[in-house]
Amino acid sequence: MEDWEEIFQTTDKDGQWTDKQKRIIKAAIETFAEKGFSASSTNEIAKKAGVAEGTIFRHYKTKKDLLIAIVAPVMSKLIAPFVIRDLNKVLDKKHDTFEAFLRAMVHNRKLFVERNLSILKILIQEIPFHPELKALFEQHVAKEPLEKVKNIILYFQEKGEIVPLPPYTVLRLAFSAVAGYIVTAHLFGTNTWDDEKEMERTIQFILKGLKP
Amino acid sequence: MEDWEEIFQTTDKDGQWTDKQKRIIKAAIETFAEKGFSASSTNEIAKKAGVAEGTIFRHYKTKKDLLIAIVAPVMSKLIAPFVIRDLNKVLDKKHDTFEAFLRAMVHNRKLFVERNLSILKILIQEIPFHPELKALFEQHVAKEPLEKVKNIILYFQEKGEIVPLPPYTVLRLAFSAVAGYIVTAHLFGTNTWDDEKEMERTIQFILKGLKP
Amino acid sequence: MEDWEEIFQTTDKDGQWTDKQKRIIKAAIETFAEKGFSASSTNEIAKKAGVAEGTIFRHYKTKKDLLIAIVAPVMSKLIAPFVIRDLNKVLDKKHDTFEAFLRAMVHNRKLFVERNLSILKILIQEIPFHPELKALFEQHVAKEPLEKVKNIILYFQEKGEIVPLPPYTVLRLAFSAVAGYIVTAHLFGTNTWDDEKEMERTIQFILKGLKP
Amino acid sequence: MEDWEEIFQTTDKDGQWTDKQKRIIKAAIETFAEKGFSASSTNEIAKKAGVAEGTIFRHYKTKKDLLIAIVAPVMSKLIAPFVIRDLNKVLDKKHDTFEAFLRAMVHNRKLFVERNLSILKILIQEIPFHPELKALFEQHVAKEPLEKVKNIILYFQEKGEIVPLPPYTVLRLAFSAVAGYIVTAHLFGTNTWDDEKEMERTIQFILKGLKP
DNA sequence: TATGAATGAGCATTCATTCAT
DNA sequence: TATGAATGAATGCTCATTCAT
Repeated sequence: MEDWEEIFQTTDKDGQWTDKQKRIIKAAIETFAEKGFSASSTNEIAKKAGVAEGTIFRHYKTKKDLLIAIVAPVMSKLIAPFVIRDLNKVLDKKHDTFEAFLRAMVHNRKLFVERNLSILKILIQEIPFHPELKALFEQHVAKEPLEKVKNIILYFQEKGEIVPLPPYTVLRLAFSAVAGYIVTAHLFGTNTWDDEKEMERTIQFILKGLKP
Repeated sequence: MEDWEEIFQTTDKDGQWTDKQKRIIKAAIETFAEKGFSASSTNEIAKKAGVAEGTIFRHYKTKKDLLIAIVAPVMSKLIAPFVIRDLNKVLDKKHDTFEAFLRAMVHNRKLFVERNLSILKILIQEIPFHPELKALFEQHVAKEPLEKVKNIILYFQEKGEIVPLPPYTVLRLAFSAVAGYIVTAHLFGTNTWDDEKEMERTIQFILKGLKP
Repeated sequence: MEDWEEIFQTTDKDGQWTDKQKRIIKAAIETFAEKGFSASSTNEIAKKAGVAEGTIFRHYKTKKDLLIAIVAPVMSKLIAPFVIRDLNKVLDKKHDTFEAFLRAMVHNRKLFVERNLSILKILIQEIPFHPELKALFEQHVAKEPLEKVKNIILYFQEKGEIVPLPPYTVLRLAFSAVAGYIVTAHLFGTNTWDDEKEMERTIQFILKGLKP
Repeated sequence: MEDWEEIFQTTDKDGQWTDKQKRIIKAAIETFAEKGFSASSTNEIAKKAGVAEGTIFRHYKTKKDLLIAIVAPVMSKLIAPFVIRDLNKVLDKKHDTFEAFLRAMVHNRKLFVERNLSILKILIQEIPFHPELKALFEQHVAKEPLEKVKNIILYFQEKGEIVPLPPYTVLRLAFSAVAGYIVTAHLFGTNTWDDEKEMERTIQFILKGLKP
């Protein structure tokens, strides 16, 4: 089950989500993920949600607003582990190693991907075509968090745990390997895929590759 | 300049491409890349190509046929370096090192990506939504070439040059790093990006990470 | 005035026919009758009906659905006089003669044709090209009613009023004469056509031709 | 085999029909008969005929011209038996009875229908929608021949063989019965239809019905 | 004479959006 | 607030016809 399914199960009487709104969001996520934003019709979404077509436009002025309403919350959560608290946690526990940090990250982000698969699919698909989404992404993901990760990497480089390359290069190399692992897990991860081992191999690869 | 631009510049009198066909393909590539397949209208493509809308449908029975006509040739070339000749070249030159092989690959594939950027964008965007494209991909890319790469990796593992992990795992790790490098180069590669150095760092990262 | 004009004049608030629906049906009947189904454009029908083109497709999923919606009700009424009640009426009144029965039929069916002229034109024109219409016709017209007519003819044959030919042959001969009368009346019935006399002559012709 | 098939088999070198023309006519007849004029595309006809689309328009300026070229010759032959020669033949042989005349007519016209089925289908379908066809029909069929038939009927009425109704009424009654016979033969004439007997019954019905 | 590429108006149908109820 | 009928512009696609070759 994905995050949004859980969120929408909790019927909050006084909350901001009415039952119909939930069903619209649910239907839109499913449809956008399956056919892409452009190829999804509001008519189809309305039918799947069991509401009138007009109801969608009462809550979201345009079809694109609906897309943004779906994608924006995930954007914020994309960088959740890099908010100040977590950063400090890492930096404070001076005994933490880069390996421990990497393991935590991989585990955490993999869980996040699994729990937000549909919306992430939509996000990745639609970002190139909607400047609004790109702006949101840069604002939420690319600014602050990147700076924080840079500091973490610098911290471990000072500790001599990883190779003294430019921090963004280190980030790119590590991120590529992790992303490749997660994507592969989702594309071919049905059979003959030993997830535990593959994750371990990926971590070892990064550690070796970044050893000073 | 991209490959297809070069291809379409050669005005071949008796060739299979008429002038109008070329202009249609060119306009379609540009439009699909810019807005995505679904959001591109045949009307717009026709106008951009300077032909009547009916002319598009004389050459390509449906809009999807046009997409496939654009994407299919790139699919074949995706795996070009893995055809038998190249494979043998590598395996025959027994003195070749894994490093040499890796360098050749990175250079070759980066060139390919640069020279087919628009169509690759379209391909990646549209594959999830068109079973025909997925089928073409599996047929051209996923079957034979994968087997060949596996053999190359086994060859270098036997030579003791790289770590004895499962060949597909090695492939994944190396491919992720290279893909990450190419994507980053294209997303942020305008300023403050020293391409030569970043490529070198990526190769060193893979070599270190895969050292036995 | 034709039946459908009367039907659509009654503005039923809670009925199933909205004002726009009526106007669409009316416009479609006129257009189909005048130019044939294939040569009628939905654009023209929409304009004649004073609605947007999209409105037609809200009520009738396809152009063919519109045709069927027009033609189907007439199909049911085609065989109205042969439903069980009427059949029994004839058979019960043992004193009824074949002549009385024939007169009733001719009068009744001529009225029906006159009151459904446009739609019958459409029906006859389009039946050869639409399997759906043919199926409807066989289902509503060709099955039960034919059997009932057969029984009526058998009844009069047993009474010795008409020649003992196979019932379907008797039906064919009588039907041809009546149909020929009605068609002629409508094709040339403007001037020099004494309808009363021609009907009488047709009836006498059938009676004489079928005398035992 | 139908008349036009025979006509087009004779490859006349110096005749007015080239091979391509024949194939166009053949393809058009088949297509028009199957789908109706409006629903037939010149593209489909060209393909079926194995010629280029342009070739059709070299021979027939418009699609409608092609229709007329097909239908017109049949129109002339529709009234063949009523040309002066035949008329005189009947009137001269004073010993001829109305029955002999009727039999000759039924046989002759049935053969004609059988040998021109496709084109007659097209003619009947399209006459209501093309004033040109209606004009041709009135010119060829409705004028002279009708007058001649009237004279023949008057002749037999004077001989006292048939009832002294208005000649056109007599024609209508006889024609309806014959037409009904021919149509029924073609619609249901596959099984349980004894053609010889039904023809005889029809003739007897007419003779009895028209007896003075 | 025959071709078939090219046309652009026209086609049935779908679309996101509006608005009276 | 929610509806769903209505809209008309836009869609992918087909059409009869033209014309350079």
